[in-house]
Amino acid sequence: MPRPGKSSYSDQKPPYSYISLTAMAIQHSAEKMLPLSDIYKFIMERFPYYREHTQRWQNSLRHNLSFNDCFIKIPRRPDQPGKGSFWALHPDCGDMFENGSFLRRRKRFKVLRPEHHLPGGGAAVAAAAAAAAVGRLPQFSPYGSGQPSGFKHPFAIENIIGRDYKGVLQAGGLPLASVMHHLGYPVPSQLSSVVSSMWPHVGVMDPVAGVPVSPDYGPFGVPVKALCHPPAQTMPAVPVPIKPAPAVPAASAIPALTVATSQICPAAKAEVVTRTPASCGASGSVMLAN
DNA sequence: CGTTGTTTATAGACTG
DNA sequence: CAGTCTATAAACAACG
Repeated sequence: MPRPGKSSYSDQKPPYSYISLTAMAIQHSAEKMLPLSDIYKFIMERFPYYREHTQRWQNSLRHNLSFNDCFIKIPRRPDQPGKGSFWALHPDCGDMFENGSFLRRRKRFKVLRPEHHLPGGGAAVAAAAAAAAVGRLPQFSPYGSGQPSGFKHPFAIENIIGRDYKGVLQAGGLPLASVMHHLGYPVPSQLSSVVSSMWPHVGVMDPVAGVPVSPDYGPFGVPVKALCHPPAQTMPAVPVPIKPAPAVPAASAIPALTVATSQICPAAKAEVVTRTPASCGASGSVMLAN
C-alpha cells in the first residue's frame, strides 16, 4: 500500500488491482458495461499513472478480463457496430473486495459449474434470472441464428447467472441489469447508486489530481468495507437517468419494455459468454467471493 | 494492420 | 510453507 493521501496518482501506482480498476470503470458506466476501449479511457482519465506504458498494463487488463470469471463478455448487438464486445461484471462479484482492499480480493471470484452447484433455494431465482436473461437477449447476428458456427464458447448466460445467484437478482444484479438495459429494458435505478457506494471516489474524485475529495475515505479514498453493503439500505434510491453511454449509443434507440419475464421474446437467445472451462483452471472448484 | 480476446507461463506478494 | 492472487510478458487467433 503506497503512502496514503500524499500525492496524486500521477507519480505512483494507484492502490487498485486491474480487476478493481476494470470493475470501477464498468460500474461507473451508465450501462454497467463497457467496451474495452472505454475501460482504457476511464482508467487513463482518472489515473495518470496509466497514461504511460499502455502496452504493458492494457495487456494485463485484457488478460484479467479474459481470465477472471468476474467479468463477463456481452456481444454487441447488430445495431451497435464497433469492435470488440462489452464487458460487464458478474452479479456475484460485488463483494469481492469486501475487506476494503482493492489491491487484493478476499478470494478470486469463480463461477460454479452447474453440475456442481444446484442450490435448492436459489434454483428458482437462478432459473428465473436465466430465463429472463436468455429470453431477453436478442440474437447476435455475427453468431448466426441458432447455429453458432464460429462461436466457440459453450457457456450461455444461464450458465453464468444460474450458478449462484444469491438474491442478486432481487437486488438488481448488475450484469443482468446491464444486459437488460443494454437491450432497452428499464433497470432498477438504485443500481446506479451502487456505483457511488462501491467506488465513491469515482464520482467525487478530483479529475485532475485523481484524488478523492471526501475526507471520509481512507488512504486513496478507499473506504473501509466499501463493497459490503446492501445497496438499497445504505443508498437512497436516487433515480439516475439511464442515459445512453457514449459507447452504447444504440441503447437509447431501443424502446423501453416491460421487465416482466412473461414478455420475453421467445426467439431471443442469450449469448453472453465467458471463458471456456479449460481456462477456468480448476473449473469445478467452488470459489466465490463469499 | 491494429485492436480485441484467449491462453500459457512465470515471478512476486499475500494469506491461512 | 503451500496455496492463492496479482502483475507481467508473450504468442496467437479472430475480427473490423
